[in-house]
Amino acid sequence: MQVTSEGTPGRRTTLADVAAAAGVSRALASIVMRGAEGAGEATRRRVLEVASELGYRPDSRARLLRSSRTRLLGVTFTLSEPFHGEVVESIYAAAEAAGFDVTLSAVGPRRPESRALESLLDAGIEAALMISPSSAPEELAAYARQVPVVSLLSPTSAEGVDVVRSDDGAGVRAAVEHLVSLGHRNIVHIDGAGAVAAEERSAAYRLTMQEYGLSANIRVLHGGAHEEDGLRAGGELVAGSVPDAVVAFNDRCALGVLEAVRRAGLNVPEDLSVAGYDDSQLARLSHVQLTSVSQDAPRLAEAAVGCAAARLASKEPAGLVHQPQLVVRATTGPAPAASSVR
Amino acid sequence: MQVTSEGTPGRRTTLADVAAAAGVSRALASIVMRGAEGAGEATRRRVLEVASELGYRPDSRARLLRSSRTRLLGVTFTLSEPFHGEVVESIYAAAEAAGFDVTLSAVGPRRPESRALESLLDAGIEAALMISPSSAPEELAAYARQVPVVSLLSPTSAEGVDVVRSDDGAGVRAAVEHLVSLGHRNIVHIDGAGAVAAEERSAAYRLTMQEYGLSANIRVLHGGAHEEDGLRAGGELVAGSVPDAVVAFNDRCALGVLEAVRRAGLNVPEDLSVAGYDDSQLARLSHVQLTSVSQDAPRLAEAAVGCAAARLASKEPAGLVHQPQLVVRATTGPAPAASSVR
DNA sequence: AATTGATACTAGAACGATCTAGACAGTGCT
DNA sequence: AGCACTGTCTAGATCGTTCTAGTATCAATT
Repeated sequence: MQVTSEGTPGRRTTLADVAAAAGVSRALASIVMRGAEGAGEATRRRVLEVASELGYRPDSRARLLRSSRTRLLGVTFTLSEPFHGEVVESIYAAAEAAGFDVTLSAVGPRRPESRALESLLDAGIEAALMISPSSAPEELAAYARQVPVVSLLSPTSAEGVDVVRSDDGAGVRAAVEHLVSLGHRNIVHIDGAGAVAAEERSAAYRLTMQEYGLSANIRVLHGGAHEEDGLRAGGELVAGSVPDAVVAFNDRCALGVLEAVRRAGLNVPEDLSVAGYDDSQLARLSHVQLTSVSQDAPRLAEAAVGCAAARLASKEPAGLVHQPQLVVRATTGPAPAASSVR
Repeated sequence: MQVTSEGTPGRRTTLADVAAAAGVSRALASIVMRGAEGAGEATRRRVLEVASELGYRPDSRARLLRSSRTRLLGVTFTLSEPFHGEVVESIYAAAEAAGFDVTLSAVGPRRPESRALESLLDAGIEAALMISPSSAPEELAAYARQVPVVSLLSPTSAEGVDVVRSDDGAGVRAAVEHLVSLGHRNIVHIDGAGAVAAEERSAAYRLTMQEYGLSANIRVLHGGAHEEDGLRAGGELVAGSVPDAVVAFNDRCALGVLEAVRRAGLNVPEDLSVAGYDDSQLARLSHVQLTSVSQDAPRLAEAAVGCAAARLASKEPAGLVHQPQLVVRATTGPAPAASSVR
């Protein structure tokens, strides 16, 4: 199997090697490699051939060091959030299309967001995309003074920070309307308990209920962003008077609710409908089939990258709020007859 | 809106600035900043003070470019695998303790492992930690010729690649023994269906069953690494003669099995015990409480980092196979009386 | 007093790329 | 012939560090 020569073991082939082998100057080789104009067709081909022959790979460190435009985007995300993963994946695609490189930095219980961002700054990023940032607005604003910062998914009051997200109000509204159209009246909301965007979702729930003349049925339970929270809230729910339907803060919370409901011996959606938020992979699992509000990760990622690009070009970014879409699956169904009659 | 002073807007403070302000040479400032010896106590303090005053942050690109020892570890992982996330988190901690920086590169449906690794190489990593690598052995071997490569979690036949993992055989054995000790006899294994490490786990299942004189009860179902696979296999299971217990390939698969079992109206662990593998966060969720084999992510991460460090120091790495531990939770219990009698 | 040997410090060359300014040849125009 | 212009190409500076080789300074040893 023998892996060709590959030159001296330790040394990596540099642009100078390529230039020498092709009989041109380093500068010209550089022009060819980065596809700039100012090189003859014949030499261009020759240099490229020599480069691939020598297995040349540009050293991004050196490149970044010299050129002020690093074309490098930094992304912070939370490891334990499945939906963040989906967004990251989409960011890779969107960034590549826009000619950016991407470097990741994870946030976790042992690794605060501040450290994650600092390591990105050290790496020389041109702009930062922060997925559901948890830092205080002043901190975010401080970062934004160094590089353009885009907050993905969650709104923030931080000055100088762009926000790309979906219209959470519209998403919750769609979920409630869907349930109402199925004949549900007693629709409970399990909130995000202080999580980012939780307030907006609760407010939209209340407002939509009002609009449909269901003010009397408004009921908000203290929930949270994780399965545990949903389980707890769901437990409270089934212990009291069981409603027709539940709109949970997010998918993970909804899963907890589902579990609590099943434990109580109720069937979904026959006895109770449940809707989540995020349309994460969790929701799509064949044994879950959770009705959920889709945030359209690819579109959001594209918008975020576009926003960063616009800032770097000193333009005003546009199209930062997207309309989410309700994806109806198996956890919502017609209201039980008894209930719609009341 | 006014963007505070912070010196010249675009320019970032450099080591030369610090040196000038402190009245020393760049070289000396460099010595102080990286804590090398060869600087007087008084000057050291002065330089450090000036540095923090100017808000100096070393430019890692320039640093990496110059010094051959970049102290940078690259990690490839799969976004959609929760357990990978846990390992990544632990790697951050272990790397920091060992004086390494970490840069991540994600693998996903749209982003092959080869690209993930190449981007790491471009970033100038000194060694690569690949979590459950999916590349062909020849490819891995080719990477290993450029930098030390450690395969985490899954074994590989690739030449020159170190493997850090837990003893999967011992893990499965522990699970089976646990079930046997609870009185179970009809223990079914749902395998990984070609996933890495699947063979080893199946083999250990067969062997352990034999050792306990249960050869006649050996039964292996075609499974997989995801919830869907477990659901399908679980469906087959409950359609035929229901066993006492199930050892699933991993936690996600086990979750699918649980779902299938519940749909069939059976109770866990009263009617059927289920054990998973990975002890992922999924297993620990309060509504799941899955008995599972723990791979001890922190220890594995530490070993992997240690292994890479050893290779970089041209030493032989040690302690690469760890003993997993069974974590007993709520999904396994005593065998139903009827069954133990047969 | 001369040699050694630390210790504290510095000038200048790397690292591998990009960028600036300009050289050189060939063409077209007056 | 002289000039401006265009398209290729090159020498050398430059990015912000680290590293090498060496220079002072001063105390301790011979």
